[in-house]
Amino acid sequence: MENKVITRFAPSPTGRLHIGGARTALFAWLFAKSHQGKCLLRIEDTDLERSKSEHTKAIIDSFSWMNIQFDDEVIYQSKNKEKHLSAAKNLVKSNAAYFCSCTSERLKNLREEQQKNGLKPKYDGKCRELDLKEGSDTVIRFRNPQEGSVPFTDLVKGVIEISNHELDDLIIVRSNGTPTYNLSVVVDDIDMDITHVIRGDDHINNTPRQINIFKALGAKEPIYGHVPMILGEDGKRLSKRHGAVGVFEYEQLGVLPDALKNYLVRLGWSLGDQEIFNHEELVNKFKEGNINNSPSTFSFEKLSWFNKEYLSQIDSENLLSTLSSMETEFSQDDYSLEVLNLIRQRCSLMSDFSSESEYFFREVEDYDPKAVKKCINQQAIELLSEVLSEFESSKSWKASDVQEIIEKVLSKHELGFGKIGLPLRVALTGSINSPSIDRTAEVLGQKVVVERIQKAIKEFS
RNA sequence: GUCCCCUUCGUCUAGUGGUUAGGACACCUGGUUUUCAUCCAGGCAACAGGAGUUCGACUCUCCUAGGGGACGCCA
Repeated sequence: MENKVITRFAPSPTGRLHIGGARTALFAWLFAKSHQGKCLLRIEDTDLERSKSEHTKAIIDSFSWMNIQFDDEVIYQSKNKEKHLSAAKNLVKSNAAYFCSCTSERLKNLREEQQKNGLKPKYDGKCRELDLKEGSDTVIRFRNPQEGSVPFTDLVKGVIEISNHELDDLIIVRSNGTPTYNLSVVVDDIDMDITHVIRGDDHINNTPRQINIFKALGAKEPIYGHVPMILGEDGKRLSKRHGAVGVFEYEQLGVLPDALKNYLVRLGWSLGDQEIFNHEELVNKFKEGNINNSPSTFSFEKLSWFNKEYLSQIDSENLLSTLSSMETEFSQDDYSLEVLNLIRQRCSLMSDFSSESEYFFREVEDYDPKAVKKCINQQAIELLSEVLSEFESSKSWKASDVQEIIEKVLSKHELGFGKIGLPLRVALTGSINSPSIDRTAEVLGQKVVVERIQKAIKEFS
C-alpha cells in the first residue's frame, strides 16, 4: 500500500486532446497499470481565460474512446486554490518565499537588457532581501537556493543535474492573489501522493524548480520520467499546421482506438521487435519495455498500417454493426454483409468503406475517364451487348454462372478475359479497380447488372 | 543569446565492447490473381562528423555540427 505507484496526467483544458498529450497520458497510465498502480486525471484549469469546460469534456471523451479509464475522480486544479495559497503563506513564514513589488514593466526591461547582453533572462533578486510586507500589487516569489545544484535521476533520460545559478526566484503567487503553475503543480502532486511524474520533456526545465519547492515544503519529490516530444513530418514540433493532431480527428477519420493506441505507444516505446500489442499486452508488458529518449516523427502511413491490422482482426458481423452505426450506407442486412466481405481487404481506414462500396449502394454516375479510354472501344461495346443478352436470359445468378457466360462469349471470339472483364468492370463500377468481376456481379444482382450494362452501352455508343 | 535534451536505414525502432548491425512501415522486383487490393517470396537502405579510451567501438569519454525544448504575474 505504501509503495503503490500513483501517476497522473495533467492537461490544461485549452483545446481538444492532442496526439502528443494522448501519448504522454498513455505512458503515464500504462506505467501505473503495469505496476498495479493508479493513474489520476487532473485538469489544470487555473488559466480562467483559456480554460473551457467543453474542452474538459472533450478530453475525457477522447480517453474513454481509447478505453483509458483514470482512477478515482477527476481533480480540478482550480478547486485547490486555497491549498496552494496556504502553502505559499507557509513558505513566506519559513522565509522560503518573499513579497516582491517589482512591476511587470521593470521585469520586461530587465529581461530585454539581459538578452541584449547575451545573458539568460532571470529575476535579479531586487526584493529578495528587502523583507517587504504584503501590498496591493505585490507578488510572492520563491526564494530559490543560490548555491549548489539540483540533481535528479530521470526514468528515461538518466541523471540530470542543473545548477541553482541557472534558476531564479520565480513568482508563485500573482499580484491578483492567484497561485501560479509551478506552485500549484507541486502542492497538488503532494496532495495526490503522486509517486511518479511522467510528462513531456518540455518540462525538464521546470523540474529543478519544482524539486526546490518540494524541499522547501518539507516534502519528498516524486520520481520523474520525461518522455520526448512527437514531431511532424518536417521534423518540427507537431502542431496544427501538420494537419490532424487531435485524437478526435482520428476518430472521425475512422481510425480504430486500439490501432491509434498501439501506434502511439510504439512511437517512442518498444519491446524488442514486436509491433502489435493489444490492450492487455500493453498493460502487462509496458514496464518491461523501453522508452526511447529521442523525439520521434509522426507517420500517418504507419498508423494506417496498424489500423488495417486491427481491422482485419474484427469479424464481419461486428464490423458491420459499427459501420452501420456510423454515417455510411451500410445497414444490418445480408446485402451489406456481402458487400462488406467483398471489399474489406481493400480498406485500411473506416472511411475507406464508403468510397470502396459506393457503386454497391448507388447508381454509377461517372465513369473514370482513364478507364474508359483504356477499355472502351467498338469491339468492347459489341462484346458487352453479347454478354448482355446472355445475362438477361440466364436462369441462375451465381458468380460461377457469370463466369461461365463470360468465358462462353470469349471462346466464341477466341479472346482473352480482359477484353470483356475490363469493359464490364467499367460498366458495373465506373472504374477498373474492383473485387473480382464475377463476385461483384453476383452481389450486385442480375437486374442491376443488366441495367448498368444497358446504360453503359448507351453512354459509350 | 543562455541553459537543457537529443542524434542507428526516408520513417518507427532492436542493439548496452567483439553481430554478415536485426525487425516493422514505405519503396522496388518477382509469384499468385480476370484489374486493383490481399497474400507469398526476395531486394534497396543506417550507426551525423572528429578526436580519444581499448587488443577491439554503434555501444564509454570529450569536442564540433545538426535538430528539438525552456527561458512569462501561460500551463
